Amino acid sequence: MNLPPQDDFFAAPDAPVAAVDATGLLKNLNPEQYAAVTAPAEPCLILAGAGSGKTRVLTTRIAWLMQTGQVTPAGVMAVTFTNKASKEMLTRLTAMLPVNVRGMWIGTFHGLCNRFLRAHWKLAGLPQGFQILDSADTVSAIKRVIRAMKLDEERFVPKQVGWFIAGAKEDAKRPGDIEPIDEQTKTLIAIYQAYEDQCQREGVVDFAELMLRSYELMKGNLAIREHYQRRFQHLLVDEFQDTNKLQYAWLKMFAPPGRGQGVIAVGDDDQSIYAFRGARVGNMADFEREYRVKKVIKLEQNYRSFSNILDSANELISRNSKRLGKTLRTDAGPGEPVRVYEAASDFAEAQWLIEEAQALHRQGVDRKEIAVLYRSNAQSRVIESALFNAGIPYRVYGGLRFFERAEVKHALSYLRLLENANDDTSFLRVVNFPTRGIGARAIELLQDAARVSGRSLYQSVGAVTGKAGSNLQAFTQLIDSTRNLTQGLTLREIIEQILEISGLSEFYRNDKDGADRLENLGELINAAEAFVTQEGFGKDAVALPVDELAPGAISDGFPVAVAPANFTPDAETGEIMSPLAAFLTHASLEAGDNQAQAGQDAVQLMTVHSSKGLEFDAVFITGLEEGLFPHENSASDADGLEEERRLMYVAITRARQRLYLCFSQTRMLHGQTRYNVKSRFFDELPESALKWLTPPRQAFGSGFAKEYQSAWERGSGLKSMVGAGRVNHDKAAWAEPAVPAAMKKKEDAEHGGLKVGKGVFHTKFGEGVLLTLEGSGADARAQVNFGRHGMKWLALSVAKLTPIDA
DNA sequence: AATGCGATACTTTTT
DNA sequence: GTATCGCATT
Repeated sequence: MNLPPQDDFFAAPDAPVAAVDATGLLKNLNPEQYAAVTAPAEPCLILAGAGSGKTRVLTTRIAWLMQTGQVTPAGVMAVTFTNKASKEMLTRLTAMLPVNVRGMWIGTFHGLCNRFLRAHWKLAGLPQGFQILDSADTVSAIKRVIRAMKLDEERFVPKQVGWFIAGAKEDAKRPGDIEPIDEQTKTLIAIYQAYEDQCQREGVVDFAELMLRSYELMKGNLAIREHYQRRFQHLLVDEFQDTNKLQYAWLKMFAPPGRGQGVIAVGDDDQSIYAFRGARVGNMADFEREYRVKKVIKLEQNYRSFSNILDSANELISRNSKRLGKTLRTDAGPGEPVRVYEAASDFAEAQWLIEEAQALHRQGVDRKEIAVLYRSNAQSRVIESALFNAGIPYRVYGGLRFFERAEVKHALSYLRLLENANDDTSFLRVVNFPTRGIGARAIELLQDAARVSGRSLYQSVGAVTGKAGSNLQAFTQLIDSTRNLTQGLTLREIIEQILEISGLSEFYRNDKDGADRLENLGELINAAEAFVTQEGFGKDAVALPVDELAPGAISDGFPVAVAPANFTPDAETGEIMSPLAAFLTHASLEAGDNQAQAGQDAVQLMTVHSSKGLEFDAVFITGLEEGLFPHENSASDADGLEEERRLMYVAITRARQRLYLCFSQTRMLHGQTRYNVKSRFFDELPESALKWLTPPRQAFGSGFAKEYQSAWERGSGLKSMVGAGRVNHDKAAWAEPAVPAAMKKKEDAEHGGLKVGKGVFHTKFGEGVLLTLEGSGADARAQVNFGRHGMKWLALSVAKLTPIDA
């Protein structure tokens, strides 16, 4: 079995292996980076610290390999987790080396799986035009299964069943491979089986299925396996600490240990923050062992932050026990201290940080270079409203992405039905949207008919009689006629047609709040247009002849052919997709931007998780309180706490010049005020790198304003960043602890100097916050939040509680 | 078929 | 506090 004649399609690398670095690729690399870039073609583990030039190393490595003739573009596979990362890699690579990007396997795990399955759809047991379910689609598909099985949705919550199924798939387990240990599991397995049947019937796959199908095909087919193992001489995996069990197993199919390929795993165990979704940091150690890695390269030189910031990160993460071991260093000097601020309330915290941010902005820091990080999304509300009231532009990461918007999903569902009418998920989404007289009853009848015959809803429409039946038939006719009508049209025209014919555009035109949605539909057309251009589905594009492949060669999606606008996919090889099918795939695999008002100079708000991989001049880490960060759900077990610490490590290392840590005495959470203790992480940071803007462990008093003012002036050391600034403080915002009226009464209660809402000290539990005082005399009891020691009820006649802060 | 009400939960998230 | 969801009413 031979490789396809690659050289016809790609310029052969011209430089001999021994060529000197003519284009200066290796210039300005530090010794470790240099070692990583020029490492021999064998397994290699790179421990890449935050800000150590990891992406540069990866891309330079690929460029170097090609420039020195060690590999052709077709021989490289580079895997990332996010589309953003793979795009970044491609952009940087093409900037270094003029290379035909099309033949390279650079992409996300799921993107590459998709590519693989498109080429081998038949062997993988999939229909040629299979479509991909996003997580919302997956949950609703599971919900349909549970309903069809007449199971209790309270007991089998679709979302949780989804986790079960995804978890099983990530363990490479099919329904038959799972031990039916109890009744519950037995039913879950039955749901899994029914869901799988349903997906197969509808010709759809979920994200986990993309991985598992590819893995199974590789595992079960020697010819395919050998072909790809021979083809890819060099594999590079980014963010290796985030890989799950299946992804690692998948990788081993493409490059098994001992096969002699160059496999480079790049990761940072200290930045592993996705254990909750199946990531196994342990894969790094397993890789080192299983691939007999001779030398682990550590990238510890940091090019991002000053040493006060780095020292804080290092000191904090040194408390973790399970580490591969790595310490970041910098030549940048100490820089400014890490500033710590204690606020009376979440409101005051927000108020303070926007004033600080404004001061930074006045001193010339771009707003987009200021990030506000928080542990959980709920925390963004207060900050957002403070920013809004102050009229400061801001941008919140997270939330709905473009392709997840309802109107966009509706449009995509119509488009999917054009491709594959048996896609029941899409069918159900739009069969009665806009409404066309097909109610719940009609759908129920249709679903029964489909179930009995084992066919799709679309195929079962004829089985429903009466008015409901004719309405259903009108719908399928609408789909059929549009499919005929749009033959040979460009993607843009197809979308324009379906938006009108379906009545979607009409619906939103008549809806008084439909303007935004209409605009998004227009945006969808733009996205399609951009996609067509980018992918080269242009008018002049030519489908490369597939039959030119060497006889008996495995068609592996290489060469990737470019299809003209109205190209019909080849039924035999399947490696050429219609622009519509390709666009639908693109839409499922890449949910699009989730940031509002991109491009504007706005303060950046995001969770710590979504800040990973980003960097900013100034970073605020907010809500550093026990129970919040570290989060109470994670702090109980050692592994959970270590992950929280890594999360904090990630947060700290986002900052280039200025880092602020802040916390609040009180916070509104789940509709009630909580009294919090400062995060234990403060005890794990080097005292010398910190500057407390508020005196530690001291109550807010009248002398405080002055104290803070001078702290600000003293702290403005870096002239390049911030000169001597004067902050205009709204006293009311912080001078008074913001205790809600309802709490006021309680606060008046007093027992030997103890006050509700104030700090107390216990010899065993340490510092805490007094929440409630009840009873009197010998019965007097107090509820105290001791943070890491939890919430305690104490009998005052026994417990020694002393007030702190007086 | 659309609106409304009460019950419920609520860490982190990419593909 | 608020967003989402299922169910019931109009």
